[in-house]
Amino acid sequence: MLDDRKLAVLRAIVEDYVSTNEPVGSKALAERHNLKVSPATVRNDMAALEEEGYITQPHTSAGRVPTDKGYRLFVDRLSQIKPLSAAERRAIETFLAGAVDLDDVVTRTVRLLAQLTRQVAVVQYPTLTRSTVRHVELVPLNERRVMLVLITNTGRVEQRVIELPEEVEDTRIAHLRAVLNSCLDGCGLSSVPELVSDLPERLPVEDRPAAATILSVLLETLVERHDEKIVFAGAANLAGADFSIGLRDVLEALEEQVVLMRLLGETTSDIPSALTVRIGSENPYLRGTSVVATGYGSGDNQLARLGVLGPTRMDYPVTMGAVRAVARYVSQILAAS
Amino acid sequence: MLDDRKLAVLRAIVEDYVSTNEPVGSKALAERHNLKVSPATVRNDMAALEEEGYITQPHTSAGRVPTDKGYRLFVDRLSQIKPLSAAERRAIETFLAGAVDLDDVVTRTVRLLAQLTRQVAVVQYPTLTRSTVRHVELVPLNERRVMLVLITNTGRVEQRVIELPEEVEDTRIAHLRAVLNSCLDGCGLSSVPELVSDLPERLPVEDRPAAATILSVLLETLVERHDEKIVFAGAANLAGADFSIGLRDVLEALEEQVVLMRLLGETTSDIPSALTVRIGSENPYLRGTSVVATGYGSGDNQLARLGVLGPTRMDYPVTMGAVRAVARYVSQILAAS
DNA sequence: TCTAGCACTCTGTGTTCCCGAGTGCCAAGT
DNA sequence: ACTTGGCACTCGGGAACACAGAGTGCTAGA
Repeated sequence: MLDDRKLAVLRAIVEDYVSTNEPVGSKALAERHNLKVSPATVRNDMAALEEEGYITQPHTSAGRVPTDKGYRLFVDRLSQIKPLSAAERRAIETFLAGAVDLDDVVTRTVRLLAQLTRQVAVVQYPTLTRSTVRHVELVPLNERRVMLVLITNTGRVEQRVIELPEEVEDTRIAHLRAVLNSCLDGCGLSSVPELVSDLPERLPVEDRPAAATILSVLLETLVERHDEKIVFAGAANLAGADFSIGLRDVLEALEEQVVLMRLLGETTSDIPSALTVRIGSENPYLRGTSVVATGYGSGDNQLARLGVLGPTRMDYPVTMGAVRAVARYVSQILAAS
Repeated sequence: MLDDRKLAVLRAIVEDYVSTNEPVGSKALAERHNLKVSPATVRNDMAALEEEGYITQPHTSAGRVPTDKGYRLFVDRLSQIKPLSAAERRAIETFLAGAVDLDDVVTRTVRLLAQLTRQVAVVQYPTLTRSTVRHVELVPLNERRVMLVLITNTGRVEQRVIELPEEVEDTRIAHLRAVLNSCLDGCGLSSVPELVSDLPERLPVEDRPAAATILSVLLETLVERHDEKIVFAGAANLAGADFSIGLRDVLEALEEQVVLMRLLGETTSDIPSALTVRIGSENPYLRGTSVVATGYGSGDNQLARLGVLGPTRMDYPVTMGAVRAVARYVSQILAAS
């Protein structure tokens, strides 16, 4: 049904439409891409493509515009991910290398991605679950309060002020800290609940109430922050773009952690580092936009996801190239630190 | 030159224009506000106001619109800050009280303010300079690396991974930590450089290289992060509003920490908790927008600034009320924790 | 199966026209 | 001296209209 030439026509339509933002007609198409056939032939192919739902015309006697289905076919079969230039790679490398801590890595990453793609970039903070405990610190603030600080191997630091049920001497706190560290050091966060479950029993009975309080906060910290924090950058890039839905809706979605989370979504492939592309209506939470996302993290240790959000009419090959490259570099940086 | 009635006319123009977003004419004015005079009289007053530069007309034979100068007079002399309703106050209180740590306080504050004012809210993280040291922690990661964690009384936590010039035993690190804490605990951050200046001399000579490295990072942390971090929320509220400048410019400015910082600006008054209002062209960095800002923090301990940014045509009394109220509540919360 | 030609259908643009809101000014009234 | 009603004037914005241009679908011929 769709022979090679028809596919070539579809590809040409997508490319032209993306670059010009105007419905593309048969004549211009036959000229710009050297298809070796006449506009009339192209028209016939277009009619077939429209019949199949890959393209549509805004009104009778305007050019054709790709549908979501058309973009989908383009992404899946008609395009190749476009690698970044050497200059861009160098720029990424030096920019990310300058980061001083995890916050800084994430901030730089999201800005970089926004600038590179000229879209809105979205980065999820590395998930705690897959990280390991590097250190647990208990800092006595006064007789009844301690601050719990949890440091992970990704450089992430979580802190909570804990109100104790009774006064506890500093030396006992120190002891508890030592126990906690010997118990948890280097362990995956997901195994923490299990590891601490019988811990109170191994302590002197008088320490147990305080220990229980501290442990409950520790566990709470793990689940609460799990997957939660997401940042974005490049909202200014939305100013020019036109969405089928309102700009307001997009901006609102960006400020809703939950929606943002859903947009980045789960891996659709078995390979977590594969690129996920959701186009227009395929996207359940914000129709009219496209999302290109991927997991990042080194090898089997996938930490979180990042990606970009833009209008359906985006340059998919370039965007996919940028997302993939940034994910790789940030994975490297995190693995090294 | 400007008698009471002319001022009343100006006030009426501002109020009407803010609520309708349409140039206001003499007839509508005389009707809606019971000025007890005829449209013709109002017209005369308007001519005078225009002469003085308080209002202007977009084109001949359209209504009048306030100029920046007109808004300025309105804010300074013709309006009163509008307090929040009891329900709003309760909502603020419960919403802010739920915060678990400093990050959370700031995030909640900025969202709250955005929602309350239906503008873009901007909050600067509490400045380190005025805070005091609650605890310094040194966590050995391996023989050559330690993590420095600095905890302040505002609940802020700064961490850095430090590469040591030579291997240092854990016990020596522990000793250094003890020294640091006894030296710095409870001291203002601004006095830290002074306090640690002679510290290496009081250590065994073999510890000095490591100590010097650690101290230099500590000092760097203090200056680098000083005043730097600013967050915003409510960008979606920009979607409807029309600025004299491009929406894109505004969004870009919001993502530039430096510009944002300048926008929040310094206190213009001797009283740091006073409200600062910058209207349109008064605003050096982003003309066409207005900023309502104030310092927050308890009493003499001003920590940072917060405020909102919106179009020149905003409801100043309501906005000012919301900014002031939120600043007070967040100050309370921070003082309590 | 492709191509050329042709009639047809739209959109977008430019033009004209007109209505109405609003003004400025003047002369009369208080 | 200020206020008011009246009046002519200006200008923006919307409706009606025509028109050019781009693009299409269809049909007949290579």
